[in-house]
Amino acid sequence: MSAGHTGVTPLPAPCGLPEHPDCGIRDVLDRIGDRWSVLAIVELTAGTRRFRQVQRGVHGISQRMLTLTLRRLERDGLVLRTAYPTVPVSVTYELTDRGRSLAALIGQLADWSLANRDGVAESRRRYDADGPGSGVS
Amino acid sequence: MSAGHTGVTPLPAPCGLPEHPDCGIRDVLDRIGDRWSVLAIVELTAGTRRFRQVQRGVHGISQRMLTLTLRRLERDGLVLRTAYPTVPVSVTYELTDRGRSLAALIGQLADWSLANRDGVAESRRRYDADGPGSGVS
DNA sequence: CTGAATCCGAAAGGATACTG
DNA sequence: CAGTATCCTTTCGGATTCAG
Repeated sequence: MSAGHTGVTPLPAPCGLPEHPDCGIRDVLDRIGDRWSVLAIVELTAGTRRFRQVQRGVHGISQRMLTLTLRRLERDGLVLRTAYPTVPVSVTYELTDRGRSLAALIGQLADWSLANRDGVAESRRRYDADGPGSGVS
Repeated sequence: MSAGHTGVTPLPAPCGLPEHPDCGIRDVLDRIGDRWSVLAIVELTAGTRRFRQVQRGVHGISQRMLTLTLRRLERDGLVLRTAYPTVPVSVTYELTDRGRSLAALIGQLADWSLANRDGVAESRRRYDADGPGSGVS
């Protein structure tokens, strides 16, 4: 290293354009970001499901949030919604090809989560115990 | 399919335990979920940076949010914080091994975002134009 | 420079009730 | 069943101010 006493690497921007918003990661993030989208996608990874099925599968989600979440996913072309004009209405949801490609990545996140959950929990315990004031100083 | 007229697959839970919260995906999500964590990680992927450097790199983030974000990442063992008792205090942040492993996945999300941003934009345009009422019915 | 603390508006999200 | 609409609480997050 040669950037001073702290050894800070002088790299510019991580994406190319310094003035650019942020590569466009925000687009995914806004979809991954909310509490429910990812869970809904995971649920639909299993296959086509009806509204109530998704709700039971995700759980914790309210009717309202499920509706909003599915609407957004549909709008982004990640989920396909199909309504059947049966007597009690029936609607099914399924991932589109685009949705499945994203679901694959989400699956990796889930795997990472499982693989690191213990380590993260341990880190948190230590942090909360020793406190933030245990660094170099 | 053999689950009725709608062709819904009868798979149970996507993760194993139906009563379980959700596999533990929530742990990652809570870290991926907020607007800033991911951006901060991306910024640190470039290397060790000081507080202000990260702030300039992420941009849009307020001092307050950067502090909170970095604190949480540190608590989870994703980021290592080092303080140097120089005259004007100097603090550096860098990804830990765990942080880098997550950063790799985030990089994939960024790639996906770039590859699909046009398609998503197009889907949104069509959805907003035709309206949600263009499904089977 | 790096942060902590306070204030406050905006937005997310839950609960509930009602509809086709 | 599959929503929609309303209310209301919680959280997020920006701006500002103060401190080591």
